[in-house]
Amino acid sequence: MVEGHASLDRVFAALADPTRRRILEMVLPRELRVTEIAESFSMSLAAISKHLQVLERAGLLVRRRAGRAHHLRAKPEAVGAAHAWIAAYARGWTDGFDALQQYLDAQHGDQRVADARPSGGTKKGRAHDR
Amino acid sequence: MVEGHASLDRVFAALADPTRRRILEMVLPRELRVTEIAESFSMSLAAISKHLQVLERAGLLVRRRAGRAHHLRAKPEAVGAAHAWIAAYARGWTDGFDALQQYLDAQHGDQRVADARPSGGTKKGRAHDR
DNA sequence: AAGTCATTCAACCGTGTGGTTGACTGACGG
DNA sequence: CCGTCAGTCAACCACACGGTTGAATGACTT
Repeated sequence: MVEGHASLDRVFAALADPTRRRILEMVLPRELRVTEIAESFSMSLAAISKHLQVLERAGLLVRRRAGRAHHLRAKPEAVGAAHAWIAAYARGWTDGFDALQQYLDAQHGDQRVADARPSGGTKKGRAHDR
Repeated sequence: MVEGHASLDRVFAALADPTRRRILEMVLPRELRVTEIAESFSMSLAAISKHLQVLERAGLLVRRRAGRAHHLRAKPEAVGAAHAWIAAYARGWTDGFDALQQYLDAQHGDQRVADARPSGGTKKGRAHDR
């Protein structure tokens, strides 16, 4: 564990695509299969499949294979770190940027995100570079 | 006006790079010049310049030209939309995903993002796809 | 066993990204 | 004016991304 900000990178990158955000929104309330998801978009199944892989690698989705069907479920706790970063950053502006500093210090020393990510999940730590 | 979630795309994409996040963190407390920023990194000035452009296009930074020096200032309000999206998403999970739906409805009908971008710039609204 | 449904894989294409170097522009300092 | 300092621009490179199509895999149906 303590995986570094690579996870943060992957989550933000995953979130940077509107198709993927829509997928997440769809999948949040209830598990869906790949084709069910794909029906809402005007692109090939393969393209959706790739998006799902990106989301999965970012930890935002989990896949449950049931026979030939793949059921995708959101793992919203995975946004924890990203949410924490943004919150700390925004707070840094509201509160006079001490909050950010604290967040960063916490990140640096060991990890103790000032946010919520109840059910286990991606923690942080310190690696370097990309 | 009413430009769509492209801004959200750009903010998330900008945030997906550790170098850029570090730049934001540096620039939040106080205005810095390009070379001052670049000193903290082991890459060329030109590379930093590009990162700054990305951040600027995302609305996360503003540039104040003072003679030959460019002073960069953070515009943390620009994370508003991104923060709102994540918060709504996370709440959708905590609260039973009604919050997300409401957020999405609000976005859809017209726009009333809990964002702020006073000094004219990238607006929002509705376009489609990427 | 044959067929078909669900999904991924592989190859390919065009475009964007993150980085480099070297040339350019513009403002200061003599 | 001349040099130099601050920063961008342009060309280039390698690689990742978002999409396509067509073939491959695997699990149900008959």
